[in-house]
Amino acid sequence: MDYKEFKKLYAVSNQDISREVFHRNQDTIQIKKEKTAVNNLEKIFNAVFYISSHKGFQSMSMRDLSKKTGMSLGSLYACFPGKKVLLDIIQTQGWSIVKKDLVQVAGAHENPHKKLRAVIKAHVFLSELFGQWFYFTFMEARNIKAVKSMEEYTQKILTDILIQGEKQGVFKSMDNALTASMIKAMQQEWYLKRWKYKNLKISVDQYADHLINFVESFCLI
Amino acid sequence: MDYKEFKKLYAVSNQDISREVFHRNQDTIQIKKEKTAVNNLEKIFNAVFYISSHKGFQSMSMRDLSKKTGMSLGSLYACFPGKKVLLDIIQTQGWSIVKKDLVQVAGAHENPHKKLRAVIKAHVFLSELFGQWFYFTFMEARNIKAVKSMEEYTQKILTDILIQGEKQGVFKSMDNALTASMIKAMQQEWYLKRWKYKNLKISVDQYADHLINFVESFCLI
DNA sequence: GTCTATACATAGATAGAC
DNA sequence: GTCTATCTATGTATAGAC
Repeated sequence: MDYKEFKKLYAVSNQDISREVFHRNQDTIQIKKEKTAVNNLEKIFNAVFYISSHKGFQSMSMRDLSKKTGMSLGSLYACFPGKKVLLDIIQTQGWSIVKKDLVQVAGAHENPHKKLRAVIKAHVFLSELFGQWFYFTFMEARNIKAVKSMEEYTQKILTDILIQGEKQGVFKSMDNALTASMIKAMQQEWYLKRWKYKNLKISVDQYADHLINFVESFCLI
Repeated sequence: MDYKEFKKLYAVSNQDISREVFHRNQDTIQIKKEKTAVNNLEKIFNAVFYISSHKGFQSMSMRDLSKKTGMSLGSLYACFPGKKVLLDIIQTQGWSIVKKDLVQVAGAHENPHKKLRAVIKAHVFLSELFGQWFYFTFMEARNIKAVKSMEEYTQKILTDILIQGEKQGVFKSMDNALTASMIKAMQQEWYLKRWKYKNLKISVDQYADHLINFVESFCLI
Protein backbone atom coordinates (compact mmCIF):
# COMPACT_ATOMS: atom_id res chain seq x y z
CA MET A 1 0.00 0.00 0.00
CA ASP A 2 1.28 3.45 -0.85
CA TYR A 3 0.27 6.79 0.64
CA LYS A 4 -2.31 7.54 -2.01
CA GLU A 5 -4.21 4.36 -1.26
CA PHE A 6 -3.87 4.93 2.46
CA LYS A 7 -5.35 8.38 2.18
CA LYS A 8 -8.31 7.13 0.19
CA LEU A 9 -8.88 4.25 2.56
CA TYR A 10 -8.57 6.32 5.70
CA ALA A 11 -10.69 9.15 4.33
CA VAL A 12 -10.65 11.47 7.32
CA SER A 13 -10.34 15.18 6.61
CA ASN A 14 -9.33 18.07 8.80
CA GLN A 15 -12.96 19.06 8.88
CA ASP A 16 -13.90 15.68 10.30
CA ILE A 17 -11.38 16.27 13.05
CA SER A 18 -12.87 19.66 13.84
CA ARG A 19 -16.31 18.10 13.97
CA GLU A 20 -15.03 15.51 16.39
CA VAL A 21 -13.58 18.25 18.57
CA PHE A 22 -16.90 20.06 18.48
CA HIS A 23 -18.84 17.07 19.71
CA ARG A 24 -16.26 16.18 22.27
CA ASN A 25 -16.33 19.68 23.80
CA GLN A 26 -19.88 20.80 23.15
CA ASP A 27 -20.38 21.78 26.78
CA THR A 28 -17.56 24.32 26.84
CA ILE A 29 -18.24 25.77 23.37
CA GLN A 30 -20.70 28.66 23.36
CA ILE A 31 -21.57 28.40 19.70
CA LYS A 32 -24.35 25.91 19.23
CA LYS A 33 -24.75 25.68 15.47
CA GLU A 34 -22.56 22.81 14.29
CA LYS A 35 -21.62 24.19 10.92
CA THR A 36 -20.48 27.53 12.30
CA ALA A 37 -18.55 26.01 15.16
CA VAL A 38 -16.79 23.45 12.96
CA ASN A 39 -15.83 26.10 10.43
CA ASN A 40 -14.44 28.37 13.09
CA LEU A 41 -12.59 25.61 14.83
CA GLU A 42 -10.92 24.60 11.63
CA LYS A 43 -9.79 28.16 11.00
CA ILE A 44 -8.53 28.39 14.56
CA PHE A 45 -6.58 25.14 14.44
CA ASN A 46 -4.88 26.07 11.20
CA ALA A 47 -3.91 29.45 12.60
CA VAL A 48 -2.63 27.91 15.83
CA PHE A 49 -0.51 25.43 13.91
CA TYR A 50 0.88 28.13 11.69
CA ILE A 51 1.73 30.59 14.41
CA SER A 52 3.03 28.13 16.95
CA SER A 53 5.22 26.39 14.40
CA HIS A 54 6.98 29.72 14.10
CA LYS A 55 7.14 30.93 17.66
CA GLY A 56 5.49 28.37 19.88
CA PHE A 57 2.06 28.21 21.43
CA GLN A 58 2.97 30.12 24.56
CA SER A 59 4.25 33.17 22.74
CA MET A 60 1.25 33.21 20.47
CA SER A 61 -1.09 35.85 21.88
CA MET A 62 -4.83 35.76 21.50
CA ARG A 63 -4.44 38.89 19.41
CA ASP A 64 -2.06 37.05 17.09
CA LEU A 65 -4.67 34.37 16.76
CA SER A 66 -7.37 36.94 16.15
CA LYS A 67 -5.37 38.54 13.36
CA LYS A 68 -4.48 35.27 11.65
CA THR A 69 -8.00 33.82 11.77
CA GLY A 70 -9.65 37.12 10.89
CA MET A 71 -11.95 36.61 13.86
CA SER A 72 -12.36 39.00 16.75
CA LEU A 73 -11.27 38.23 20.30
CA GLY A 74 -14.90 37.88 21.30
CA SER A 75 -15.57 35.32 18.61
CA LEU A 76 -12.55 33.31 19.62
CA TYR A 77 -13.73 33.14 23.21
CA ALA A 78 -17.09 31.95 21.92
CA CYS A 79 -15.34 28.92 20.44
CA PHE A 80 -13.28 27.93 23.46
CA PRO A 81 -13.22 29.11 27.07
CA GLY A 82 -9.56 30.14 27.22
CA LYS A 83 -6.09 29.70 25.87
CA LYS A 84 -5.13 27.01 28.33
CA VAL A 85 -8.16 24.94 27.43
CA LEU A 86 -7.44 25.39 23.74
CA LEU A 87 -4.04 23.84 24.27
CA ASP A 88 -5.64 20.99 26.11
CA ILE A 89 -8.23 20.45 23.40
CA ILE A 90 -5.62 20.23 20.67
CA GLN A 91 -3.39 17.89 22.61
CA THR A 92 -6.21 15.59 23.57
CA GLN A 93 -7.34 15.44 19.96
CA GLY A 94 -3.79 14.80 18.74
CA TRP A 95 -3.38 11.93 21.13
CA SER A 96 -6.70 10.51 20.01
CA ILE A 97 -5.64 10.60 16.34
CA VAL A 98 -2.54 8.57 17.04
CA LYS A 99 -4.26 6.06 19.22
CA LYS A 100 -7.30 5.33 17.12
CA ASP A 101 -5.36 3.94 14.24
CA LEU A 102 -2.47 2.04 15.70
CA VAL A 103 -4.43 -0.61 17.52
CA GLN A 104 -6.36 -1.64 14.46
CA VAL A 105 -3.31 -1.96 12.26
CA ALA A 106 -1.43 -4.00 14.81
CA GLY A 107 -4.31 -6.43 15.03
CA ALA A 108 -4.70 -6.77 11.27
CA HIS A 109 -1.91 -9.28 10.59
CA GLU A 110 -0.80 -12.48 12.21
CA ASN A 111 2.64 -12.74 10.66
CA PRO A 112 5.03 -10.60 12.79
CA HIS A 113 7.07 -9.57 9.78
CA LYS A 114 4.01 -8.28 7.90
CA LYS A 115 2.70 -6.77 11.09
CA LEU A 116 5.90 -4.82 11.63
CA ARG A 117 5.83 -3.43 8.11
CA ALA A 118 2.17 -2.47 8.43
CA VAL A 119 2.59 -0.70 11.75
CA ILE A 120 5.64 1.25 10.63
CA LYS A 121 4.01 2.33 7.41
CA ALA A 122 0.68 3.21 8.99
CA HIS A 123 2.34 5.50 11.47
CA VAL A 124 4.40 7.32 8.88
CA PHE A 125 1.39 7.75 6.62
CA LEU A 126 -0.79 8.88 9.48
CA SER A 127 1.76 11.46 10.55
CA GLU A 128 1.88 12.68 6.97
CA LEU A 129 -1.87 13.11 6.87
CA PHE A 130 -2.06 14.87 10.23
CA GLY A 131 1.44 16.25 10.37
CA GLN A 132 0.45 19.47 12.08
CA TRP A 133 -1.30 17.64 14.87
CA PHE A 134 1.67 15.37 15.44
CA TYR A 135 4.19 18.18 15.34
CA PHE A 136 2.18 20.36 17.65
CA THR A 137 1.53 17.61 20.15
CA PHE A 138 5.20 16.76 20.33
CA MET A 139 6.55 20.30 20.52
CA GLU A 140 4.04 21.80 22.90
CA ALA A 141 3.82 18.96 25.34
CA ARG A 142 6.77 18.96 27.65
CA ASN A 143 7.21 16.77 30.63
CA ILE A 144 3.52 16.10 30.60
CA LYS A 145 2.38 12.70 31.77
CA ALA A 146 0.15 12.22 28.74
CA VAL A 147 3.08 12.42 26.33
CA LYS A 148 5.13 9.95 28.22
CA SER A 149 2.32 7.46 28.34
CA MET A 150 1.66 8.04 24.64
CA GLU A 151 5.30 7.37 23.94
CA GLU A 152 5.23 4.23 26.04
CA TYR A 153 2.03 3.08 24.44
CA THR A 154 3.20 3.24 20.84
CA GLN A 155 6.56 1.87 21.84
CA LYS A 156 4.90 -1.13 23.46
CA ILE A 157 3.10 -2.03 20.25
CA LEU A 158 6.40 -2.19 18.39
CA THR A 159 8.21 -4.03 21.16
CA ASP A 160 5.51 -6.68 21.32
CA ILE A 161 5.76 -7.32 17.60
CA LEU A 162 9.52 -7.69 17.86
CA ILE A 163 9.20 -10.12 20.75
CA GLN A 164 6.62 -12.14 18.91
CA GLY A 165 8.86 -12.29 15.84
CA GLU A 166 11.81 -13.35 17.93
CA LYS A 167 9.80 -16.19 19.46
CA GLN A 168 8.73 -17.38 16.03
CA GLY A 169 12.32 -17.34 14.84
CA VAL A 170 11.92 -14.73 12.11
CA PHE A 171 13.64 -11.88 13.96
CA LYS A 172 17.08 -11.86 15.49
CA SER A 173 17.43 -11.99 19.24
CA MET A 174 18.28 -8.57 20.62
CA ASP A 175 17.27 -5.75 22.93
CA ASN A 176 13.76 -5.25 21.59
CA ALA A 177 12.87 -2.18 23.62
CA LEU A 178 15.93 -0.43 22.26
CA THR A 179 15.18 -1.43 18.70
CA ALA A 180 11.59 -0.31 19.08
CA SER A 181 12.82 3.05 20.35
CA MET A 182 14.95 3.58 17.33
CA ILE A 183 12.17 2.71 14.97
CA LYS A 184 10.02 5.25 16.79
CA ALA A 185 12.76 7.84 16.46
CA MET A 186 12.84 7.40 12.71
CA GLN A 187 9.09 7.60 12.46
CA GLN A 188 9.06 10.78 14.48
CA GLU A 189 11.75 12.27 12.27
CA TRP A 190 9.26 12.41 9.44
CA TYR A 191 6.91 14.86 11.08
CA LEU A 192 9.50 16.75 13.10
CA LYS A 193 11.59 17.67 10.04
CA ARG A 194 9.02 17.82 7.33
CA TRP A 195 10.73 20.90 5.82
CA LYS A 196 13.95 18.97 5.33
CA TYR A 197 12.34 16.30 3.20
CA LYS A 198 10.53 18.91 1.17
CA ASN A 199 13.93 20.38 0.36
CA LEU A 200 15.46 17.02 -0.41
CA LYS A 201 12.40 16.13 -2.50
CA ILE A 202 11.86 12.87 -0.70
CA SER A 203 8.29 11.57 -0.73
CA VAL A 204 6.44 9.80 2.09
CA ASP A 205 6.54 6.58 0.15
CA GLN A 206 10.27 6.80 -0.36
CA TYR A 207 10.75 7.56 3.29
CA ALA A 208 8.55 4.73 4.50
CA ASP A 209 10.22 2.22 2.20
CA HIS A 210 13.70 3.28 3.17
CA LEU A 211 12.77 3.05 6.83
CA ILE A 212 11.36 -0.43 6.41
CA ASN A 213 14.44 -1.60 4.54
CA PHE A 214 16.60 -0.14 7.25
CA VAL A 215 14.70 -1.94 9.98
CA GLU A 216 14.48 -5.23 8.13
CA SER A 217 18.17 -5.39 7.40
CA PHE A 218 18.71 -5.23 11.13
CA CYS A 219 15.88 -7.40 12.43
CA LEU A 220 15.41 -10.20 9.95
CA ILE A 221 17.46 -13.35 10.30
CA MET B 1 36.16 4.22 23.30
CA ASP B 2 33.38 4.29 25.86
CA TYR B 3 31.66 7.27 27.45
CA LYS B 4 33.92 7.33 30.49
CA GLU B 5 37.02 7.71 28.36
CA PHE B 6 35.32 10.26 26.17
CA LYS B 7 34.42 12.37 29.14
CA LYS B 8 37.96 12.30 30.48
CA LEU B 9 39.40 13.09 27.10
CA TYR B 10 37.01 15.88 26.30
CA ALA B 11 37.29 17.43 29.75
CA VAL B 12 34.96 20.36 29.34
CA SER B 13 32.72 21.22 32.26
CA ASN B 14 29.58 23.29 32.49
CA GLN B 15 31.67 25.96 34.16
CA ASP B 16 33.95 26.10 31.14
CA ILE B 17 30.92 26.69 28.98
CA SER B 18 29.74 29.52 31.21
CA ARG B 19 33.20 31.06 31.04
CA GLU B 20 33.07 30.88 27.29
CA VAL B 21 29.71 32.61 27.28
CA PHE B 22 31.10 35.29 29.55
CA HIS B 23 33.98 36.10 27.25
CA ARG B 24 31.83 35.90 24.17
CA ASN B 25 29.33 38.42 25.57
CA GLN B 26 31.49 40.58 27.79
CA ASP B 27 30.19 43.75 26.18
CA THR B 28 26.54 43.13 27.08
CA ILE B 29 27.21 41.77 30.57
CA GLN B 30 27.29 44.44 33.27
CA ILE B 31 29.20 42.36 35.78
CA LYS B 32 32.89 42.70 35.17
CA LYS B 33 34.44 40.30 37.65
CA GLU B 34 34.88 36.98 35.84
CA LYS B 35 34.39 34.68 38.78
CA THR B 36 31.12 36.29 39.82
CA ALA B 37 29.75 36.43 36.33
CA VAL B 38 30.63 32.84 35.53
CA ASN B 39 29.10 31.61 38.76
CA ASN B 40 25.90 33.51 38.14
CA LEU B 41 25.65 32.45 34.54
CA GLU B 42 26.00 28.83 35.52
CA LYS B 43 23.21 29.17 38.06
CA ILE B 44 21.07 30.93 35.47
CA PHE B 45 21.60 28.35 32.76
CA ASN B 46 20.75 25.49 35.07
CA ALA B 47 17.58 27.22 36.17
CA VAL B 48 16.59 28.04 32.60
CA PHE B 49 17.09 24.42 31.56
CA TYR B 50 15.10 23.16 34.48
CA ILE B 51 12.16 25.52 34.12
CA SER B 52 11.93 25.46 30.36
CA SER B 53 12.12 21.69 30.21
CA HIS B 54 8.89 21.76 32.20
CA LYS B 55 7.00 24.59 30.61
CA GLY B 56 9.09 26.05 27.83
CA PHE B 57 11.27 29.14 27.70
CA GLN B 58 8.51 31.50 26.66
CA SER B 59 6.27 30.71 29.59
CA MET B 60 9.14 31.01 32.02
CA SER B 61 8.86 34.47 33.53
CA MET B 62 11.79 36.45 34.84
CA ARG B 63 10.23 36.07 38.25
CA ASP B 64 10.29 32.29 37.86
CA LEU B 65 13.95 32.55 37.00
CA SER B 66 14.58 34.82 39.95
CA LYS B 67 12.96 32.37 42.33
CA LYS B 68 14.78 29.32 40.97
CA THR B 69 18.23 30.94 40.92
CA GLY B 70 17.75 32.67 44.24
CA MET B 71 18.88 35.89 42.59
CA SER B 72 16.88 39.09 42.42
CA LEU B 73 15.49 40.54 39.20
CA GLY B 74 18.09 43.29 39.33
CA SER B 75 20.93 40.80 39.57
CA LEU B 76 19.59 38.84 36.65
CA TYR B 77 19.51 41.92 34.47
CA ALA B 78 23.08 42.61 35.46
CA CYS B 79 24.05 39.30 33.88
CA PHE B 80 22.22 39.71 30.59
CA PRO B 81 20.37 42.60 28.96
CA GLY B 82 16.99 40.90 28.52
CA LYS B 83 15.09 37.71 28.11
CA LYS B 84 15.28 37.70 24.34
CA VAL B 85 19.02 38.09 24.39
CA LEU B 86 19.31 35.33 26.97
CA LEU B 87 17.58 32.98 24.57
CA ASP B 88 19.92 34.05 21.85
CA ILE B 89 22.98 33.56 24.04
CA ILE B 90 22.00 30.02 24.96
CA GLN B 91 21.16 29.02 21.41
CA THR B 92 24.36 30.44 20.00
CA GLN B 93 26.36 28.61 22.63
CA GLY B 94 24.48 25.37 22.00
CA TRP B 95 25.19 25.57 18.33
CA SER B 96 28.84 26.24 19.05
CA ILE B 97 29.10 23.14 21.26
CA VAL B 98 27.82 20.90 18.51
CA LYS B 99 29.97 22.41 15.82
CA LYS B 100 33.28 22.53 17.62
CA ASP B 101 33.53 18.83 18.05
CA LEU B 102 32.13 17.31 14.90
CA VAL B 103 34.65 18.66 12.46
CA GLN B 104 37.61 17.32 14.39
CA VAL B 105 36.18 13.84 14.74
CA ALA B 106 35.27 13.60 11.09
CA GLY B 107 38.81 14.50 10.14
CA ALA B 108 40.44 12.03 12.52
CA HIS B 109 40.09 8.85 10.45
CA GLU B 110 40.73 8.01 6.84
CA ASN B 111 38.76 4.75 6.69
CA PRO B 112 35.08 5.60 6.05
CA HIS B 113 33.84 2.74 8.17
CA LYS B 114 35.88 3.82 11.18
CA LYS B 115 34.99 7.41 10.48
CA LEU B 116 31.28 6.64 10.52
CA ARG B 117 31.53 4.84 13.84
CA ALA B 118 33.56 7.67 15.33
CA VAL B 119 31.20 10.40 14.23
CA ILE B 120 28.09 8.58 15.40
CA LYS B 121 29.59 7.82 18.78
CA ALA B 122 31.06 11.26 19.28
CA HIS B 123 27.71 12.90 18.71
CA VAL B 124 25.85 10.61 21.09
CA PHE B 125 28.49 11.06 23.78
CA LEU B 126 28.57 14.81 23.27
CA SER B 127 24.81 15.04 23.58
CA GLU B 128 25.03 13.02 26.78
CA LEU B 129 27.59 15.41 28.24
CA PHE B 130 25.67 18.53 27.25
CA GLY B 131 22.20 17.06 27.06
CA GLN B 132 20.50 20.14 28.42
CA TRP B 133 22.06 22.38 25.79
CA PHE B 134 21.06 20.04 23.01
CA TYR B 135 17.54 19.59 24.27
CA PHE B 136 17.03 23.27 24.80
CA THR B 137 18.43 24.25 21.45
CA PHE B 138 16.16 21.81 19.68
CA MET B 139 12.98 22.57 21.57
CA GLU B 140 13.24 26.34 21.74
CA ALA B 141 14.40 26.96 18.22
CA ARG B 142 11.54 26.75 15.80
CA ASN B 143 11.66 27.64 12.18
CA ILE B 144 14.81 29.58 12.84
CA LYS B 145 17.35 29.69 10.06
CA ALA B 146 20.17 28.79 12.41
CA VAL B 147 18.62 25.47 13.31
CA LYS B 148 18.02 24.49 9.75
CA SER B 149 21.57 25.26 8.78
CA MET B 150 22.80 23.39 11.86
CA GLU B 151 20.73 20.41 10.80
CA GLU B 152 22.04 20.59 7.27
CA TYR B 153 25.59 20.98 8.47
CA THR B 154 25.69 17.89 10.66
CA GLN B 155 23.75 15.96 8.06
CA LYS B 156 26.31 16.84 5.42
CA ILE B 157 29.12 15.37 7.48
CA LEU B 158 27.32 12.05 7.65
CA THR B 159 26.28 12.07 4.01
CA ASP B 160 29.85 12.74 2.88
CA ILE B 161 31.14 9.80 4.85
CA LEU B 162 28.51 7.54 3.33
CA ILE B 163 29.36 8.71 -0.18
CA GLN B 164 33.05 8.20 0.43
CA GLY B 165 32.40 4.68 1.70
CA GLU B 166 30.23 3.90 -1.28
CA LYS B 167 32.98 5.02 -3.64
CA GLN B 168 35.51 2.84 -1.86
CA GLY B 169 33.17 -0.13 -2.10
CA VAL B 170 32.71 -0.70 1.63
CA PHE B 171 29.15 0.67 1.84
CA LYS B 172 26.16 -0.35 -0.18
CA SER B 173 24.87 1.93 -2.87
CA MET B 174 21.74 3.78 -1.71
CA ASP B 175 20.11 7.11 -1.01
CA ASN B 176 22.80 8.52 1.25
CA ALA B 177 21.00 11.69 2.26
CA LEU B 178 18.09 9.63 3.46
CA THR B 179 20.29 7.24 5.38
CA ALA B 180 22.14 10.13 6.96
CA SER B 181 18.84 11.63 8.04
CA MET B 182 17.83 8.48 9.79
CA ILE B 183 21.10 8.20 11.59
CA LYS B 184 20.62 11.77 12.74
CA ALA B 185 17.12 10.94 13.93
CA MET B 186 18.44 8.16 16.11
CA GLN B 187 21.17 10.34 17.51
CA GLN B 188 18.65 13.02 18.36
CA GLU B 189 16.42 10.50 20.05
CA TRP B 190 19.02 10.12 22.78
CA TYR B 191 18.78 13.67 24.05
CA LEU B 192 15.13 14.25 23.24
CA LYS B 193 13.93 11.27 25.27
CA ARG B 194 16.54 11.03 27.96
CA TRP B 195 13.84 10.21 30.55
CA LYS B 196 12.80 7.13 28.61
CA TYR B 197 16.23 5.58 28.69
CA LYS B 198 16.58 6.35 32.36
CA ASN B 199 13.42 4.34 32.90
CA LEU B 200 14.55 1.50 30.66
CA LYS B 201 17.96 1.57 32.36
CA ILE B 202 19.81 1.81 29.08
CA SER B 203 23.25 3.42 29.25
CA VAL B 204 24.85 5.74 26.71
CA ASP B 205 27.30 3.05 25.80
CA GLN B 206 24.56 0.54 25.18
CA TYR B 207 22.66 3.05 23.12
CA ALA B 208 25.64 4.06 21.00
CA ASP B 209 26.61 0.46 20.35
CA HIS B 210 23.10 -0.54 19.40
CA LEU B 211 22.85 2.41 17.06
CA ILE B 212 26.14 1.57 15.38
CA ASN B 213 25.11 -2.07 14.93
CA PHE B 214 21.83 -0.91 13.48
CA VAL B 215 23.52 1.36 10.98
CA GLU B 216 26.23 -1.11 10.03
CA SER B 217 23.79 -3.90 9.33
CA PHE B 218 22.21 -1.63 6.77
CA CYS B 219 25.23 0.10 5.27
CA LEU B 220 28.00 -2.44 5.16
CA ILE B 221 28.30 -4.75 2.17
C1' DG C 1 27.12 43.66 42.67
C1' DT C 2 22.85 42.98 44.77
C1' DC C 3 18.71 44.25 46.46
C1' DT C 4 13.61 46.38 46.63
C1' DA C 5 10.26 49.13 44.69
C1' DT C 6 8.14 50.65 40.78
C1' DA C 7 7.22 52.08 35.90
C1' DC C 8 5.39 50.59 31.77
C1' DA C 9 3.74 47.30 28.24
C1' DT C 10 1.22 43.51 26.91
C1' DA C 11 -1.30 39.56 27.85
C1' DG C 12 -5.83 37.02 28.82
C1' DA C 13 -10.41 37.59 29.53
C1' DT C 14 -15.20 39.83 29.70
C1' DA C 15 -19.30 43.08 28.96
C1' DG C 16 -22.52 44.72 26.26
C1' DA C 17 -23.93 46.83 21.66
C1' DC C 18 -25.32 45.19 17.28
C1' DG D 1 -22.78 34.89 16.63
C1' DT D 2 -19.74 38.63 16.07
C1' DC D 3 -17.91 42.82 17.07
C1' DT D 4 -15.45 46.83 19.88
C1' DA D 5 -14.13 48.67 24.08
C1' DT D 6 -12.37 47.84 28.41
C1' DC D 7 -10.92 45.57 32.85
C1' DT D 8 -7.36 43.30 35.34
C1' DA D 9 -3.41 40.46 35.90
C1' DT D 10 1.08 39.49 34.80
C1' DG D 11 5.29 40.19 32.50
C1' DT D 12 9.60 42.74 31.21
C1' DA D 13 12.53 46.06 32.45
C1' DT D 14 14.64 49.99 35.13
C1' DA D 15 15.91 53.33 39.01
C1' DG D 16 18.10 54.07 42.87
C1' DA D 17 19.28 52.70 47.79
C1' DC D 18 22.64 49.90 50.02
